[in-house]
Amino acid sequence: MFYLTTAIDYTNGAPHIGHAYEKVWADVIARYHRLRGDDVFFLTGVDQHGQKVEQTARRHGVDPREFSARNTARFTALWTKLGLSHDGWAATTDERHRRCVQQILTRLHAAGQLYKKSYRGHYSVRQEQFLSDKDRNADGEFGPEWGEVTELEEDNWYFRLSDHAGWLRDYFTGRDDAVLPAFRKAEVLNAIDRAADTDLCISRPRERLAWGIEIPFDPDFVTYVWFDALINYISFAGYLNTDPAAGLPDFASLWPADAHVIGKDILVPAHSIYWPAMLHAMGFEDAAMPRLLVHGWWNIKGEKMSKTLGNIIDPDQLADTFGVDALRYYLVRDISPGRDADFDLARLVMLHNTELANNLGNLCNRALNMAQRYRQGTVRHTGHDDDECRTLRAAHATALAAYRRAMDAFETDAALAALLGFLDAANGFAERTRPWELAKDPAQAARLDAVLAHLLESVAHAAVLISPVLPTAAASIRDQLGAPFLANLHLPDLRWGLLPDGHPTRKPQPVFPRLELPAQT
RNA sequence: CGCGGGGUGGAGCAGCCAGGUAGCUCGUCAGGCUCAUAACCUGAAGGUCGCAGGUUCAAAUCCUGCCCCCGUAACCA
Repeated sequence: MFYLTTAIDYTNGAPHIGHAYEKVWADVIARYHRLRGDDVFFLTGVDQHGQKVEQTARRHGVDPREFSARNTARFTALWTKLGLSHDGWAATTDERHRRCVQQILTRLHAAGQLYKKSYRGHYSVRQEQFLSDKDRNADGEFGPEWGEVTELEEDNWYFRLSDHAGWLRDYFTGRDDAVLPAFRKAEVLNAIDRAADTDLCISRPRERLAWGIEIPFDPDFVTYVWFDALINYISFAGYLNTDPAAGLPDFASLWPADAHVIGKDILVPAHSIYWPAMLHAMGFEDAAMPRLLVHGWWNIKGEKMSKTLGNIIDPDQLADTFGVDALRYYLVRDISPGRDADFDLARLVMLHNTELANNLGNLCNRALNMAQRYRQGTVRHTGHDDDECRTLRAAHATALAAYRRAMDAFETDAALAALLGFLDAANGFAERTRPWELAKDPAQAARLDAVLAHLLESVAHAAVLISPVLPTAAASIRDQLGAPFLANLHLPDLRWGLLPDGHPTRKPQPVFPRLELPAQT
């Protein structure tokens, strides 16, 4: 079973382009693995608890439950619009999740992994948080943004993170693919050394934070973020679940996750220190540790996207303006896995027009049009073969292998480049074989049939290979090819000859109408 | 000397981990074609791969030093 998760998004605001990128990328990976023929469980969701949601809700004069439900709806609406194909939905207010979290806390408490201690420090009443030295301004004072700052002493529950530091180092040193891409691992190893002597605070007193899951053995406290949000990866995979009616998957067949898709900002310390240490404390073996698949950020003109700069990109609006296909394609095409990239509308439009409209769309259009014009849309296998045809088939075999290799390595951009290379070969094939000339000479009838069959066959393969990225466009191409059965194929079925002799194709209609960049946005 | 990432033809990027004729897309220039969404195909110009050393038969790729840019510094989820 291929188990894929994303970070769960915090519901104190609206989704931005970074949220959309992570989910679309994960969706492409999930769809690719289904295409491979794997059993896939794709989990995504929302993190609804916590102080920020509680505070923001209060500011808006609504209940936190109501507030986070409202924001959750913005995420689910966007995911529906973008065509996400998740199998599970992780919402931290879910009762099944609460049960799992509390069982885990109870077990760890019994195992001596949790302890209570008191902490004394500077506390901002306005922000409802403790401050540390790095919150001090240049003068060494706490600035006015913190409001009144008092000395406060407070009890809390702690997780014995330091017990697991040695194991963490061994685990990450010993496993090559614990973090992908590989260049992200250096930071993790350095971070482990610094986390070694610090235990992790996992609670808040109820009077300070009520919007969370109650610590089962100490009801005056609520657990927050770490033993809440991170647990979603196993709670919604059925961990410790004994109720067959709960609607959760079978944990044993799912775990470990083949990939936790996360942003680089939450790699250290949350996902590479806290989370593996938590799993280790729960008794998970090294072989049962999830793999981390880390992505970079979309920057705006070289700058980080932020509310302060006012350069937030709204994916919902982009999808409406340019279409879901153009947006999905751009998000996984114009960024190198793990790296940052610059979000540029001109490039979104350019890539859609050149690679989708001119290359794929036009190949589809010209092939179907010639089939219609010269053969009433019928595919004919005459037995004719020649070097041009053999070369095209060889290009297909090469591209398919490169596509698989790249997709298996989560290199979506490279997989698309391989597909594009094949489309170039097919367009070049049409140019050299010149079916429009062959059609004028009855003696070339067999060759024309072969050329048209090869072009249509190329389009059929492209429709399958593009489907993880552009599910709706792929459906449209299948429809025009009159070949809905392509939707049921798996990669091993992708041999040359998908369209049988006598197969009827339909009239073409542009799948990717050209886009124009709005004059001023 | 906190940590991490980056600096490759006009623009945006890949290649670097596992050294071996510098690759892709766009743009520019010149041709060709006409089935097709003014799409498609061919060819050309354009790079001392941030700088300086070193290792090697061979370095964008490994090592050392330096310069510049970005992010982050961890109970702030």
